Amino acid sequence: MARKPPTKPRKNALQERSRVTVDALVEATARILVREGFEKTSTNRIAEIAGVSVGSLYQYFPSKEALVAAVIERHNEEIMGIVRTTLTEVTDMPIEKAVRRLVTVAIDAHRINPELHRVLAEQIPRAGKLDVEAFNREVHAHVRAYFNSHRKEMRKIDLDVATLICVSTIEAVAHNTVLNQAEMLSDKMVRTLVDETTRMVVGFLRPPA
Amino acid sequence: MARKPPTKPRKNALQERSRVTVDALVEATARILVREGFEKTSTNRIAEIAGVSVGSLYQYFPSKEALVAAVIERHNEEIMGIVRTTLTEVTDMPIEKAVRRLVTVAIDAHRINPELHRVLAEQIPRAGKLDVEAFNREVHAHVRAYFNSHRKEMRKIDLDVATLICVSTIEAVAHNTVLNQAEMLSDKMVRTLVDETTRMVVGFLRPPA
DNA sequence: CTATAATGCGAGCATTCACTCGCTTTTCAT
DNA sequence: ATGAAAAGCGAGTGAATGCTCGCATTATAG
Repeated sequence: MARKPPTKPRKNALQERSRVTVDALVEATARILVREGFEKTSTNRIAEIAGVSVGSLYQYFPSKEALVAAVIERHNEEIMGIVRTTLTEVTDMPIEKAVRRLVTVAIDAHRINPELHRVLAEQIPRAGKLDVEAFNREVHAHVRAYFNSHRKEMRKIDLDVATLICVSTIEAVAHNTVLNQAEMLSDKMVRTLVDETTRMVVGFLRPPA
Repeated sequence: MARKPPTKPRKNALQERSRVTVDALVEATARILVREGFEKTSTNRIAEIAGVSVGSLYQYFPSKEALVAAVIERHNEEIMGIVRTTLTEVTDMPIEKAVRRLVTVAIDAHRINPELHRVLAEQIPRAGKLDVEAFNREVHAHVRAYFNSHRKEMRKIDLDVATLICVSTIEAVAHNTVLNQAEMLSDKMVRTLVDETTRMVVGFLRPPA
């Protein structure tokens, strides 16, 4: 049953209860990151909260960073799932509807777990940099493709510049709305923000009247 | 000569060479943050690079955070200086010119010390949070005031929403341009970005043609 | 039932790091 | 010149933390 030397199972080998252990560890890491901050997130504490020993932790994760990376990946997948779905739904919609939908989704995505998102946003530059860059590239590629296939509705403009500006804008508005304005977010306020952001982006892309 | 009990001079008392020491410490902190990252920034290392002993460090800075905060403050002051000046210059300009100027300045400000800016952007949420919030509030207040006094050039729109969206947008474009697109920044590219961003923001604020 | 592998354990090691304390050197008013 | 205060020094301390290693427990196969 062992196709490898007995020592060094380290990190793979998920058959049954180990799955549970791994999940508990990732979940515990996320919880501690949110509730106690990055500084307090020690491997011993993670193991404690996960109800697992440090030794077991190190059987599946070669380092503390690996754990944080796993949390990042999980969170990113969650968001990317939504974004991907939306971008597909939107393919055949006219610009106005598509942009409105994307702005809404961006805000929703940021609202999934704002605290975790904030902590990760702080820590990502250190760990998981690659994941996030891949994430960004995927979003840019999708949006660029959408713009390309809807060129006729748009004025003449460099697609890369348009993509950079639009993605930056939507991301920033969502980010600032959810993270800075805390919960001063009445539904009405959110609707206004969506309306206005959509108006700005669409007005930017459309040919001048 | 001592207006305080002999012990606990800690942090004030700058008469002559101590100024040099303090400056050297702040400068060293900034350099290490940029060149070796936050993790490697230990008080011992800071003292070493500053050419000063750890003991002296703790005479002027009660903690490591105090040093990082000093760096943040210095950097923020540098940027706020530029932004404040620009916002005054711009007071009587029409929207189009004012926005173009602000976009340009935002990018310039991000280019002052991009590496330091990046590291601080990562670490700021932990330390110096207050400084940065004050910074943001000041910018928002200035922009809002400008919008208010130029209402006639604008369509009817909630000033707070307009301010949030515009500031977020300009900041994000500047940030992504300088930090993500690295030095793929030809002057021409920058000019295009400034043009297009200006166009978007102005189109957003102006009454529909 | 027994042997073997997979999983789990947690005390402890090694290291790093913020910070202290007792002392020396420099400055300067008198 | 002198003495006291200001400035500077840096080995040392104590706590935190990432990670290892030898052993214990559980699951599975024959």
